[in-house]
Amino acid sequence: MAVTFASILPTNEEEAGVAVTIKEVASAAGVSVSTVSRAFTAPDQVQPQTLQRILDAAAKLGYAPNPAARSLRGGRTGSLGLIIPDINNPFFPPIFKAMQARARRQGYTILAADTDEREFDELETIATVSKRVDGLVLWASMLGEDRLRELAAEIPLVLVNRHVEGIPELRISLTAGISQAAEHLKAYGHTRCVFVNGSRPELERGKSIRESFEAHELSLAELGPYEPRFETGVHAATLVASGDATAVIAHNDLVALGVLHQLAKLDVKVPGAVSVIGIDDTLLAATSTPSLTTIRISADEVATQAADLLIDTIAGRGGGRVVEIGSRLIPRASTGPAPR
Amino acid sequence: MAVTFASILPTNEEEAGVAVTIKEVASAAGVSVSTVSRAFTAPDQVQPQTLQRILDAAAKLGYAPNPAARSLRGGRTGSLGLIIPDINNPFFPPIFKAMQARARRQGYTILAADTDEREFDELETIATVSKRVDGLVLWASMLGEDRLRELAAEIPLVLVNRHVEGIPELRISLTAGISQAAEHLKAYGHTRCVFVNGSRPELERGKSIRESFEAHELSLAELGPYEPRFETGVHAATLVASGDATAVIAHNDLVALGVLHQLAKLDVKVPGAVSVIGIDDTLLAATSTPSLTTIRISADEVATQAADLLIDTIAGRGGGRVVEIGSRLIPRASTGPAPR
DNA sequence: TGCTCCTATGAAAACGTTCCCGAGAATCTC
DNA sequence: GAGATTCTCGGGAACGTTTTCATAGGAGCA
Repeated sequence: MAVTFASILPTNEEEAGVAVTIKEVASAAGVSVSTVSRAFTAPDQVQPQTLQRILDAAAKLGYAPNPAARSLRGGRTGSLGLIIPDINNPFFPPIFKAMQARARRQGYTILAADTDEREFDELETIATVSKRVDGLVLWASMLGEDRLRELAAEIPLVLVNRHVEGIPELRISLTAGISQAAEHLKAYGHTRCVFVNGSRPELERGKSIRESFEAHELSLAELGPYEPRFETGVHAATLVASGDATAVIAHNDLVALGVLHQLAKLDVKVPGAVSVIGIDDTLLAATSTPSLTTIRISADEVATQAADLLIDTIAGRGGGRVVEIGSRLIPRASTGPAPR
Repeated sequence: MAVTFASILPTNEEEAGVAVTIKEVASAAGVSVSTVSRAFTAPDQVQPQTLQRILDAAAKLGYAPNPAARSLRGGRTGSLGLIIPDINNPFFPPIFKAMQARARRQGYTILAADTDEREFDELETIATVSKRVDGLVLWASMLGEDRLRELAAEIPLVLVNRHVEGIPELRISLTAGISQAAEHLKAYGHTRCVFVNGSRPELERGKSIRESFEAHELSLAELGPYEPRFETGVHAATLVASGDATAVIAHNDLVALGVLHQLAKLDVKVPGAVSVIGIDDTLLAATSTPSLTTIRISADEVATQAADLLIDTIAGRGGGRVVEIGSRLIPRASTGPAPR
């Protein structure tokens, strides 16, 4: 894992641009190519002093294994695929980043692509990416169960927010966070709430909210389903302002931000007149005015678990495992006491 | 480019998971492997009817070339590397996305990674990525000139916001946008402005602003340099509120958002008492309250040019070319008439 | 008609690894 | 101390392509 400068900047190379191969290292160290190969893939199978000689020679020449040759012969690419709906959704960059960090520690590179939530693009992307990686994390896939099952037979797969029997799965549970949100609103004396539904495959979000608010004896009107966009929030806010609800919970932070924006424009005080809650705890939530109370899903945890689950699956461990990730409320300035 | 379902879901394959090779296609079509290879890489060199037979056979078997073998033999990987400072900066996701779209049309995949603006991480990342791609886009690289030059000798390189003689470069020019911003403020009657400097390698941003504001006879106080973060804006806003400036231009949208946030908290009206301008036109700018006047750099244009320039460089065209990208002001609700 | 020159195809080498197999040396076992 | 086992290493096949080279026809030209 140690990366020397030499690996990108050969020192003793007469001509730059000419990659140094295992063969040259072998002759420099006075051993066979097999032994050099072993020195990198199974160092404990080669005698310490031989190993050292090889490593020295490799460092001196600036040798780094050719990934193409390695994966051609070994079948392993050293990459993990991450297929997400939309990298522009601020929820995903931290996940990409955290997964990249996690994967790197295990010697993997991340190959990311997004699908714009179009099934055809997802198929095309999977076709391209799956040839170049050892396994795939599919986020909120649009594909049918059968297709996912067939894909899982071809390549190690981890599904996020999607359930198919027998395929390893990462489930993001909002129940804890939503329950805390309901308690939070209840404690502030709210009774009439609105849910701005963002649709998407993940209907679960809505279901969870309905159940939890009912359990806390909060009345819940529902708007939508709409696209989960800023403009959706703008539109919904207008409706909210003309109604009698005192609290809004939105499908995600972006929608909540639209609500905030429009309420400000309509001169409806937040949280004086209406309290607003988002979901995801993206950058947007912390930086809005007022800052947004939201439900946090830990990107680090999600990404780490997804990476680990996939790596386990690749290694043949953890077949069909389901890992659940929790959530919690992050109270900020967009929620407060209900007006009397 | 056409992607059949078969390419990810073999129809006639007796056992899933077993990749179909060129050899099987060859025998199915009754030709040699050479001809099959040609059918995919140089279709015009094979007789139409033979071509059709091969394509049919390939489609039927669900054949797709093995990228590892292809790049081992041919030296081409079919991937482009994109190395950026921080994917969490909302400026970058649209660029990643647009570049991905552009690259895909030319048969390339994007391999992205970020460096957290640490030179060591950048080196490590480059070492890993450069072996897997045909060329590299380096965004605001931290590396020294010599190192970049040596790297450019090894692999096709495109630099963004960084100049090294002889290396193809994409230069994002803010002069147009900044000049428009100065005009805009001038027209609103502002005279005393503050620049919140975000430092970074890109000192040019500050220089450009100083020159332009001076040319428009706007006095410009400078705060910082700080880290380009939300909290920086918060801090700066406090200073601004206690001074006599009526307009703020921030290093980027995130910093501007911090300014907006803190001014609201201090009950300083925006744009009533102070006008605020950001840079980058990220998602943040359009969705803030009030929406943020900012300087737009077209992600589409940047990404497209970067991809094209790199692809040209890989093909041996366009050595040392410098492409310049413009910018322009997007007036929104955070700027208005100066208070009297 | 005989020659040259394309055009379409096949055979085979090469790309840089990994990994199986076997050989020899060293260590162990009784 | 002899056979068995382990350890260390080298030889060479294999991974799936691309690409060079050779070859056989067929077209073009005189």
